[in-house]
Amino acid sequence: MGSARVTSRDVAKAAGVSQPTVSRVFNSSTAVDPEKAARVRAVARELGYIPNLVARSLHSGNSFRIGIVLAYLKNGFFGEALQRLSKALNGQGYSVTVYFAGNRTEEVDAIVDDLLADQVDGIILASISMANELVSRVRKSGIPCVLFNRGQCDPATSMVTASNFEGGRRATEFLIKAGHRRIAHLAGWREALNGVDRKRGFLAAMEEASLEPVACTDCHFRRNVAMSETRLLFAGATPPDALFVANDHMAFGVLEVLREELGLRVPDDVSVIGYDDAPMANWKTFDLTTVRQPLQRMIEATARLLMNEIQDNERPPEKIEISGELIVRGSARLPKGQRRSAQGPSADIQD
Amino acid sequence: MGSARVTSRDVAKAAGVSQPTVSRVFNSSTAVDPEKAARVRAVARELGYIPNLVARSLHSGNSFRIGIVLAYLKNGFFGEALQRLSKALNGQGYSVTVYFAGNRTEEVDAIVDDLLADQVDGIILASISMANELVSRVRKSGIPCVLFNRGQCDPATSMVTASNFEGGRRATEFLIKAGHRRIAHLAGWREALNGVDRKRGFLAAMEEASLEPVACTDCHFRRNVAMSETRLLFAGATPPDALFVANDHMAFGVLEVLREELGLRVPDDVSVIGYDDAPMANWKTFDLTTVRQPLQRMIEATARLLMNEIQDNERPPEKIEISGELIVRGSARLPKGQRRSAQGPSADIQD
DNA sequence: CTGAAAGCGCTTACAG
DNA sequence: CTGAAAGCGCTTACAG
Repeated sequence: MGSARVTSRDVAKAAGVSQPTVSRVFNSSTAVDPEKAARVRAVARELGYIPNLVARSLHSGNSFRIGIVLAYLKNGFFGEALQRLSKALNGQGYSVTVYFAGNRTEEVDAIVDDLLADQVDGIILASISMANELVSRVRKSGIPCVLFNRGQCDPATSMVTASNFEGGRRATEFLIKAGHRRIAHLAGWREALNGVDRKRGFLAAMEEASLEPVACTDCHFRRNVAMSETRLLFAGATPPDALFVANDHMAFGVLEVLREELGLRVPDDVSVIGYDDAPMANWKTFDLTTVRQPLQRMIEATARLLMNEIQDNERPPEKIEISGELIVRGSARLPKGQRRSAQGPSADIQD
Repeated sequence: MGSARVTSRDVAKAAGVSQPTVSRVFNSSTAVDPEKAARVRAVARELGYIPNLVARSLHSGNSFRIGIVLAYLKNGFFGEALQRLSKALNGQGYSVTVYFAGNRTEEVDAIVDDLLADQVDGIILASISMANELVSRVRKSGIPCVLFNRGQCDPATSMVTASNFEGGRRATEFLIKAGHRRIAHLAGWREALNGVDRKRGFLAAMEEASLEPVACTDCHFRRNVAMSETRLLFAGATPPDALFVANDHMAFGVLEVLREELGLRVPDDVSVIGYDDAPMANWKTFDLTTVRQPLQRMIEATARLLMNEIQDNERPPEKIEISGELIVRGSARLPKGQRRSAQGPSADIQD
């Protein structure tokens, strides 16, 4: 119950050795007489001794804690990312503390203070709104940091993203090859490199094919905005016959408007392509053609980069782009000869 | 860059006071000469001093850290819960460390060790599979603990749940009042009190109305299982005309099978009611009648209970049930005279 | 109101 | 291989 935690001193006394010897047994820093070591371990187990990481931190200056800063977890993609990041980092001996950043300046300040006070050894910034200010404040702190799934112009910070430009281009080329000529893009947000790059890929593919976009509008990655925009597009004189949507979350809303409100058939009347391959994308209800974000590889790269920076604080920042395939499902018309991707669950994200 | 962190000693030197005085300024434990305090604050700001929480922890025995143990975050409900719990606890001066528990025994052991090593001041167990063993190990540790959204027979642990029995009963009564007689329940899991209580509510309502359930099968809260079960039910000789499904996540899959595979109309041919009021429940695509889990109130109760236990370790455990209303949408037939709930987003969970 | 002192539980040179 | 000693950065009685 409320009994005080067992310390290395307690174990030492019970095992008849000195306290530093107990410490050594749990550190493998220096060799310890095997027999004594065994005795210490036995006593420790019996007493329920677990080394106090707080004390260890104070001495070493390493807290073995990583801070992950998130904007929100409504989007299942980030939840899944958090879980996997957490597992990857736990595997390296780190625990993960979460911080939720709104987009107000005071909040950003408070979070940086918290990260510093908590003595985290490293920081992962995952898709936050006010990344720019937060990133620069974090950089000033000197704590190793990696941007996950969130580009940034600042060349002094490491980051891991999908190949958003390539993905945007490939999705658009697919629509063009299928014979679409009246293509619109419902884009992300000009402050988020993710969305910007997808849009650039879209525009590049259109230009190569000498096509003029029917529209190309920022929807802030918000479902409701994308839905309104869809209504507007189809109320106009020259509605599109294909939509490339900057993420799946918005694409689900777009499909809803097309089918339920406008009575259009997908893909007969309109083709739709999303981005992410979110868990729901392969639900029959949506059956969404989309560009997969290779989450697991992004996670691994992020953890690796961060560990590298923690080990060598002078390490130059690195940018890693991970390309993801186009997953062909039923929401977009197929180019001649093209077949749908192999069936099965969205392998990377869902089980 | 790699420069050592500023300590209270540095501030003391620069401000011409003793180190304990600096400490006092940041603790308000003892009064400090206002003029000196101001000088200390100024110097601290200038040097970028932030008190080292690790050192404070070591002394006080409080880490000001809460551990939240989760099973997975694919389900947006838990992501949202995590974010809100985190905010609530941050507001009380605690940071939140996350631990993901699989259901293997070694994992459970490892997590308890991590929680102890990290010196968390309190633990929230949120919907884990192996709750039983984890709970008992956590209890033995003596660290204050609250079960969130996860019942447990163990009467020695505090917990916060929705009124699952009431909710299950109310949903079922609604179906009966609408004239349904051939009602089936796709249940959760007999190891999870949440699901068990919803099922008990279902059975109670059926018995009161002297109705025999068409079926009442555990689906483990898994979408795929619920979908298979639905196919089986409707392949049988006497298919149901109404389904009460133990959570929304499964209900979405059930709707998909009914409409896309079986070509049935909802609610004309079959009524469906879910549980949770997940963010997607109010999407036109689903338009799901469901029992709302009052997330925000559950969060607040959880944080409050945990804070109470931390302040008074001898406090007897408390069980809090929070009732949630039935949100009437389009997926279930209406009883005569009944109207749909006011429109608008699922206010509690989504923005 | 304030400084010198002790201590939180570890780790790590330092002698032996 | 191992014990006595110092120290990580704080907080908190203890004198003054």
